[in-house]
Amino acid sequence: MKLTSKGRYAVLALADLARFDNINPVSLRDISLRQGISLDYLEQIFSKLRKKEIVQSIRGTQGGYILKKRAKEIKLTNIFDAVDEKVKTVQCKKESKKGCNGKLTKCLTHNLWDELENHINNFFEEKSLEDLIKKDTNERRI
Amino acid sequence: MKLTSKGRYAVLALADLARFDNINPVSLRDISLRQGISLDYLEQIFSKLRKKEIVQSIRGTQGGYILKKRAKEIKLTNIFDAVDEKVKTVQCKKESKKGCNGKLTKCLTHNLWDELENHINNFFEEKSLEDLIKKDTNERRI
DNA sequence: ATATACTTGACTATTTTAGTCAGGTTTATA
DNA sequence: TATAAACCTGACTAAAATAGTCAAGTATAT
Repeated sequence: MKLTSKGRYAVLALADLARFDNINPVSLRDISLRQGISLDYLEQIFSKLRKKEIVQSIRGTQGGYILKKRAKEIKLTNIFDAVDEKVKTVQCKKESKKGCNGKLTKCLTHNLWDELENHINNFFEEKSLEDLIKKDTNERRI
Repeated sequence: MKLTSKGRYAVLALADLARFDNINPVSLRDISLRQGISLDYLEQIFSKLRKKEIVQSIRGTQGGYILKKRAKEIKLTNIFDAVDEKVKTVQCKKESKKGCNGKLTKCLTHNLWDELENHINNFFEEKSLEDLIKKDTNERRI
């Protein structure tokens, strides 16, 4: 069970973006340099974030990206959703025949996976981008 | 972010095992048939479970497996640990150079992933095999 | 004009997953 | 003691997912 780096990068890049957001648009080039993420990969990720209206692009020289909503309103769940990072524990939903239909034991673990999925999703729904930045500020080193 | 089927199968198979455990050893063949998991794959999984002393094998005709501890004492975390299903969110721990060392923004998400990891692990540490079976009994259909 | 920066889609090497396969060993029971 | 049921182990592999790269643009501030 692991997070893919696409999801991790998305959160990381947005956190970076959120810190500079008030001043100017942030270029992907800068994020790429600061966070060590390939520019091409960032473009893929931001394309998705833009489609889901999490960020807004500003073209041309001195262009870049800004947040489209306030950091407080961007939950981690929105970010993961945008880049197709899904929390997926059960498989039996799609396979209708081999699934847990009628089988007691399978249904029993099915409940467990659902519960786990909710548990994780709750975590993501509670946390906003702002929470991340706040936390960081508290811990900032000089 | 997803669970691998090795982890899912391990839990499923143990739940199956736990229900028949009091009477006789349960053969992998039976579990394989009941749960639709390949026998060869089950053997791989049970080999690991045995090494971690979660189950005990009984050889020979009419042999099979029994739980080595009480269902109450087997937590999901033990099971996942046995089959190498790890909850892994952060990557920066092993890469010492590209990691979050000195970088504020990385450290900030690092905290997040740690928090998430704990959140999930807590869930696994709370649930025991017994919880699963109990739940099932409550929902048993006639 | 032109450099900077976004935009898109196709492509690919690597890794992980989810098993299979082959060839054992052990032991209850007839 | 023969034998079949059941465990045991390690090597192998096809398929899928991941983590990007590459190429060829378009838009716009200066």
